[in-house]
Amino acid sequence: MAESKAPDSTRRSEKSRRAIYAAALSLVGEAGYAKTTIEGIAARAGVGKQTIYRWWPSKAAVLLEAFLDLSEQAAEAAGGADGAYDIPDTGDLAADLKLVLRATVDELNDPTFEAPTRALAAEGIVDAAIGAQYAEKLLEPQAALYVRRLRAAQEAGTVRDDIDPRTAMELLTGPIVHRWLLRTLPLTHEYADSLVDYALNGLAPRSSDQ
Amino acid sequence: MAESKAPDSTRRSEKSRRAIYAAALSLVGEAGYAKTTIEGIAARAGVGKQTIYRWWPSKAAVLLEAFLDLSEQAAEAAGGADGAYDIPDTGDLAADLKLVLRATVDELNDPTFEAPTRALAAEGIVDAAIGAQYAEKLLEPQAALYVRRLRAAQEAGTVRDDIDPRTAMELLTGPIVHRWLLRTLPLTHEYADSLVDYALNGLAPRSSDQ
DNA sequence: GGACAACGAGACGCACCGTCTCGCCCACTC
DNA sequence: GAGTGGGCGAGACGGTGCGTCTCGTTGTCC
Repeated sequence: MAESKAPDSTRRSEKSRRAIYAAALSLVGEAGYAKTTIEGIAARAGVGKQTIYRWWPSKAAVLLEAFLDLSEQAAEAAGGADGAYDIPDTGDLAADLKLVLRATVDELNDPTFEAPTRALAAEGIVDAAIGAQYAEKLLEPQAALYVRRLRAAQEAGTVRDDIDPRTAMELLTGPIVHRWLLRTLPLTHEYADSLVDYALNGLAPRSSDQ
Repeated sequence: MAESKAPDSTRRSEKSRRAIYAAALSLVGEAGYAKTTIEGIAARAGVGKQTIYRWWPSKAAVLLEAFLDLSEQAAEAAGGADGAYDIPDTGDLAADLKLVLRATVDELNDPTFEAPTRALAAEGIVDAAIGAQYAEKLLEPQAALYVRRLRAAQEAGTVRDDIDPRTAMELLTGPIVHRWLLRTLPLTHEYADSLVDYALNGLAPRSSDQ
């Protein structure tokens, strides 16, 4: 019962890998995910189909890696060595959150990222394996930043101690993702600002208001 | 330039339509959306392929209609004549919202609905036409119920007047949909309850707390 | 300089696509 | 109650991409 698998990754061609990433991203951008085929990626990359099938289990996996690679490069270019940004802490929690949520809105509205992000989200919804990787590699790092900033706010007394930071984060980002995915209403900076205000102050009237 | 289209809908076979709905739903449930083919649906429904292509533009459109039909039947069975439920108004907004959010959580966790709902959500993310119909036919009616209940709360003084009910609704449902789609953490009644508490009272401390 | 595994290229059988052509059947017309 | 027309079930058809499989070729390590 010998496994016929296990290609030797030390012999892997870096050049082909990069060509496949570039071909996958450009094809998805031009023709859409559904019309992008593995044959097409191989042809544009100047690569044999087997080279793709040897290293990736599915079209979605190729695009996921290509997109992760793109994100890394973008983060490095914009944010320094390893792209490990951080949510600023100016002491004004509302302002800090609005800043980062506005940036998220801008990113979701950026046409360069739109096609592959939508395709990956859709694939992740149906295919749990892809979804888990997507969440772990892309979402989790960002979530950690929110949790860190919210913990600091708790220590500073601007957020109640009995709040779970993880749930609080989802209160802020959930509605944005929701609106983006379902395209119900436009995704604007004003919307992001409202969410921060609503989440921090609550929907119910404050005694100090009256 | 005569259109070759426009089949006569008065001659349409009701029996075939219902058989196609049933076949589509059962196949998606058994084999998953990706492995479900139009050929397969036609075969199981005992129907010619052309009958499907005559009335629907895509596999997703078939499933969407089949699912809408299923939802209508379920709503009629459970909720009386036309399924036009309403969010209760006991005067206790938090309790009312928790009730309906818990029901939403249960529905999302129901395996019968899971496969087709995920498939349609995924298709809607990529295909704007499907997404728009999905939002209009399934999401919008539910959203209207929230908006109504929140307006009543504003008149009763339990929600601030300057709150946009639509955004407030998304503050509650967005995180739930987000967690369900991305499978990051389990979707429980406790989570739903927390969301209501966080959203109503806000993350920031209330002066009455100290 | 020989061995070996990944490589580019593409042939292969298969499944499904979307279109088409058949009779068959049933409702409507005269 | 015969004739007509359009939807119907069935399935043939060419096209396309799938995933697997050989081919030589290339480049690296011993």
